[in-house]
Amino acid sequence: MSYADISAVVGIRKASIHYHFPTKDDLIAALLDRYNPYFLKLVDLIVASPESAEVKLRRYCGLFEATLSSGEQDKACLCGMLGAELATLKNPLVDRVTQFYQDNEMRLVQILIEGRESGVFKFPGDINAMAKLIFSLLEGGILIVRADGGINQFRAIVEQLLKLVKS
Amino acid sequence: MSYADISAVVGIRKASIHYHFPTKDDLIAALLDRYNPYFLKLVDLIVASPESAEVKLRRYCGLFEATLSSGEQDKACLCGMLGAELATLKNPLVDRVTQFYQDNEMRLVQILIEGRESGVFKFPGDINAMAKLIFSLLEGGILIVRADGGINQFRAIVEQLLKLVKS
DNA sequence: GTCTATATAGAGATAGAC
DNA sequence: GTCTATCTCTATATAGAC
Repeated sequence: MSYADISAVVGIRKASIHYHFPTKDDLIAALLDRYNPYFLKLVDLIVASPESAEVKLRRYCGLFEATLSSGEQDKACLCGMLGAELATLKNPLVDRVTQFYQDNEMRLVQILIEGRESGVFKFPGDINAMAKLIFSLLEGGILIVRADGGINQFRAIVEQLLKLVKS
Repeated sequence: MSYADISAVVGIRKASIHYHFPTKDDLIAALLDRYNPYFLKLVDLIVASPESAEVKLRRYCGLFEATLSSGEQDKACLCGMLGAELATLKNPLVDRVTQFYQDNEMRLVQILIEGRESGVFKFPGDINAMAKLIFSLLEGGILIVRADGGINQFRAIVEQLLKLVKS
């Protein structure tokens, strides 16, 4: 994602972009500050909905599937891709990525607790570990299936996850 | 990983590297052609070992954990990181990454079949989906935990996976 | 095989006019 | 706010001497 790429899309010259976002890190930070709360708000709507925990988990996974299938070619989660280059990111960005992971896992924990209490989820083990497992799975899956299988494989993984959670 | 980085490590000048690997893609391809068979050979040793399927799966996950904790700072799977930039890779490299994913999933399928037949694995659902789920989980986890939790969290995820597989 | 020197292209960023 | 022009830096890659 270079200034040239952005310029071509937004219709102003490269240099003009620096008026709005002085540095590249400013730009990416602004991107995360808009996207992450937007995504988390969608998650909150799911968590707060009157659906069963199973439906909530399915819809949560659906958010990743929607990301994957939006646009002409397969896309992935921005924070997932940034995660791959964490080692080269500077701190204000690392913090945002880390926070996004934690915010997602927190909400997954809520869904899992609810599912266990209502009896629809019967998985063994620790809820926090399970939340991290699910989030890793979704972030990894969204990257992996772009190479092999695409959205159908992603759906298959999600279905398999639900079987595991329910048994 | 620039030619300058490599030059600093191997002790010859940037230009000299081009004698061995004309282009960057040649270099990365050579890297994958050496690393991927090496990794898969380790996996084959595990698959062929006389251990139980549970131990095999645990040791397979251990290969990823070893990658994570080798070196001074957290590392990830080369193909996992290349997966994040699949869209910008050229075909000879995309093919190698895809093949690596498939080769891993094939071997996971073997372990899962064995575990089910011997009765140590009791997970529901499709074996192929389960293999893809596990591989996505490991590739995702190795990236995610670098931001939050590190190797301890990775271990927690693996333990949780084993509980799911056995129940 | 490795070197110095250089070519070429692209990146992020700045200056100053309008 | 956006423009043109330019700067600096880094990256991959090439030429030719040794």
